[in-house]
Amino acid sequence: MQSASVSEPQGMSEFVRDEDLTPRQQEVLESALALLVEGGEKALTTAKIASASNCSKESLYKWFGDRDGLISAMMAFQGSKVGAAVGQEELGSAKAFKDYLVRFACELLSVLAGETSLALNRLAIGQASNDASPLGPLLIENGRGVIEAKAVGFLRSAEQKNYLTFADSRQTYHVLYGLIVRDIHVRLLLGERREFVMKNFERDAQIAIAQFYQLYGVEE
Amino acid sequence: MQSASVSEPQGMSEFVRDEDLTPRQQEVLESALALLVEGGEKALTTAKIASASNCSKESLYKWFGDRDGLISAMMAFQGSKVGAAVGQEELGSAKAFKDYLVRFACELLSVLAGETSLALNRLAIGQASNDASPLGPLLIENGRGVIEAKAVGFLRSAEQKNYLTFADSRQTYHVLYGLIVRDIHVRLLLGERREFVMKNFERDAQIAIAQFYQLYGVEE
DNA sequence: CAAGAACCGTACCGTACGGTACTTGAGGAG
DNA sequence: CTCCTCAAGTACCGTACGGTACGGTTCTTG
Repeated sequence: MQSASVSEPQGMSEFVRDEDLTPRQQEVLESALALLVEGGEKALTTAKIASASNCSKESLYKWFGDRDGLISAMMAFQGSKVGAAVGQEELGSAKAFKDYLVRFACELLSVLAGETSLALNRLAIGQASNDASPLGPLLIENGRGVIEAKAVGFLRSAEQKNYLTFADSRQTYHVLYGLIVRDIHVRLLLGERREFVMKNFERDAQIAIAQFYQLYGVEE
Repeated sequence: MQSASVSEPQGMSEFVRDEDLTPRQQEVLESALALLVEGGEKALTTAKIASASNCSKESLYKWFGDRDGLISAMMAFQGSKVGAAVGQEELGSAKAFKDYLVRFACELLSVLAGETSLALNRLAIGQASNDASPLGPLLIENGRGVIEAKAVGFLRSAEQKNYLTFADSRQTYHVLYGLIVRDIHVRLLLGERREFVMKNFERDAQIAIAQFYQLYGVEE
C-alpha cells in the first residue's frame, strides 16, 4: 500500500497503534486537540495542525496516514488518558459507598462536560452519518465503555455486599446514568452554556443518587 | 445588504420567516432534508440540493440567503412538524394517565430515534463549536422545547389531580426524561445501530414509567 | 398577444482544503 | 569529514465547494 520506508512489522492494523507514540507525536496530537477544542472540526485542517505544532504536513501523513487516521489517533490518545481519571472505588461501608456514588456522579458530569470530551464527541457525531466512519465506535469504546465497565464492576460488588439490590447490573447502570446525566450531555453538545445547564452540580448529583437508592437501595 | 430586488417589508429578521414558505420552497426543504438524512452534512451542498430538488442555486440563494439560512429554514420547517406529532394527553383516570405516560415515552423515543431528527441533531452538534451558530438554540427551542413545554403541562395537571407528587415540575420532567432516554440518544447520534440500542422499545418504556412512579407516584 | 417576473440549468470564479513533492538543515554513525 | 536519516518549511496540484452571473423557458397579468 505504501513504499517500504516504514520499518514496522506490518501488524494487523495501520500506522501508529495504541501507545507506540513518540513524545513528538504526542505533542502533535495534543496541539491538534487544542485546535479542535478551540475552533471545532472546521479549524482542524492539516495545515493548521502542522503550523500549530511546528511540524511538517509530510510528517503528519507519514505518521498517521491521512486526516482520518490522525483524528482516530487523537481519540485513542485522549481515551488513554480518561481511563486513569475515574477515582478509586470505595466499598468499605454502606455510607462510604453511597458517598462514592455521589463522587462518581460528579466525576461523570465533569468528564462529559469537559471541553475536550465535548469537542471529540461533536466531531464523532458530525461524522456519524458516514457509516464507514470508525469514530463513533471508537469513542464509545474508549470513553463510555471504560466508565461503564468500571461502574458495572462496583455495582456488582455493592449488590454482593447487600448495599443494593437488582437483577441486571448493566441495565441498572443505565438507569444510574440516566438519573445523573438526563439530557445534560446533549444540551452541552448542542452548545448550551455550561453554567446554564449545570448550576449546582453537586446538589444535582446528590439528588440523583438519592433517587437511585429509592429504586435500588436495600431497606435498613 | 443586497439590492432591493426583494420586496419584503424588511422586518426584524431575514428572508423567509416562520411559515411564509411557498409550496415550492417546502418541496426544496423536504428534499434537502432527505439529502441530509441520506448522506449527512457532507452531502448537503448547495449544488446537490439544487439538483435533487430540480431548482436552481440562484433560487436557493434568493430564498434563503446563504447555506446557513437554508439550514436554519430546514430546522424550523422540521420543527413545525414535530409540534403536532405529540399525541393528545389523557388525564381521565390514574390508570389512563399512567398508560398515557408509557405512550409518551414511546413517542419520545420514536422522535429522538427518527432519521430526520438524528440528522438534524448531528448537523447542529457538528456546528456547535462555532459559537456564532444559531442551530443549537434553534434545535433546542423547536424540538426539545416544544416537548418539554407539553410534558411540564401534563405533569402539573397530574400533580393537581393527585396522580403524582413533586415540587418542581421542570426538574421532575428532567428525571422522567433521564429514565426514558438514558444514553440512548447520544449512542444513536454516535451511529450505533437502532436495533442494538433499542431492542424491546415498549418494555423499556414501561419499566421507565414504573420507576418514575416509584419516585413520584402517590401511594394508593 | 405582449411585457414582465420567476425560475431552471449551467457555466463560471475564487478560495480553501487534502495530499504530495522538493529543498534545507540538524543530528548520528562510520 | 562524509554519508544518511529524519523532519521542518514551502510550494504545488487537483478537487470540491459556496456564491454569482447569464441565457433560455415557463407562467402570470394586463
